[in-house]
Amino acid sequence: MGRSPCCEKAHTNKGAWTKEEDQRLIDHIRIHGEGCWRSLPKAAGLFRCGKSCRLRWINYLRPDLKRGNFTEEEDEIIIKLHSLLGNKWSLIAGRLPGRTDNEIKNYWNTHIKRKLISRGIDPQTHRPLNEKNHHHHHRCFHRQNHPYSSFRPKKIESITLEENNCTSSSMTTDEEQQQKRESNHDQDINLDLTIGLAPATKRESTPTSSSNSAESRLQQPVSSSQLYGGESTRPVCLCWQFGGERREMCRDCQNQSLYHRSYC
DNA sequence: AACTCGGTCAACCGCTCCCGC
DNA sequence: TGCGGGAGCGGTTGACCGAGT
Repeated sequence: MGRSPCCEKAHTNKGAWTKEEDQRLIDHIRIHGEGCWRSLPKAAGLFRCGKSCRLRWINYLRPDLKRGNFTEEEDEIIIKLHSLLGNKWSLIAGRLPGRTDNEIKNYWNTHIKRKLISRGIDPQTHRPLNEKNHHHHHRCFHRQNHPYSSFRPKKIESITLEENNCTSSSMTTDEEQQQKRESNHDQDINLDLTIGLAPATKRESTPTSSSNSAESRLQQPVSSSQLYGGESTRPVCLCWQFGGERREMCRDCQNQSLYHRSYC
């Protein structure tokens, strides 16, 4: 048994892309749009795996990509979001228009980790490095217990995460709150992360270049299955509000009265 | 000039999720 | 309801490059 391979490995190129391959891919997507990655290589005359084409397009060729160094503000946003979401690079990327998950992941591993360590903060837990008494419950969305990774409830209804006022049942003491404030020190970004109910929508059923833009991804409802591993029963929308730029709910959530149940 | 080493980042791999049949 | 295939995601790899010796 076993899965069929995603492509005919014997006849596919690997490694760095050539300019000609890039151009073929760009031309093809310009005409036909994104999607059908499996069949795209053949249609575009590329000897590449579909996955490779997709990655090349998303991480390098997409016209809406922002190249260049990360700003200080972007750094802080990434740190904040990572403290909430853990290594959910695609979700973090969704909050940074023009940046890709791969780019952010690399940037995290090469720059931000060191930056946090130099601040005396553990990049995984976002707690002070010298802290001896490690609780298994720390930040609301620390990797070990945030709902996007190992903690996968069968079903969620509606979630509100307010970083500045975390209502974690395990984050109860003044001491812990104080530690949390210290670990945030100069980060005064207002980061309210809200997960609410949204009407069921098909996940990127008709992918287009616009539907994959970072901004549209933010507006796009994220199903709970995407977040929790496929066992939940209702789609969930992520409304992210922070930095004073996006205080409004998305259209889907505005249509829902079910909202704001404290979580974490 | 040659070599080593560490940092960076594009690309690959393997797994999971979701949808359609 | 179960299965297979397509797509997406996160972790890892390895080529490349510049700084240091």
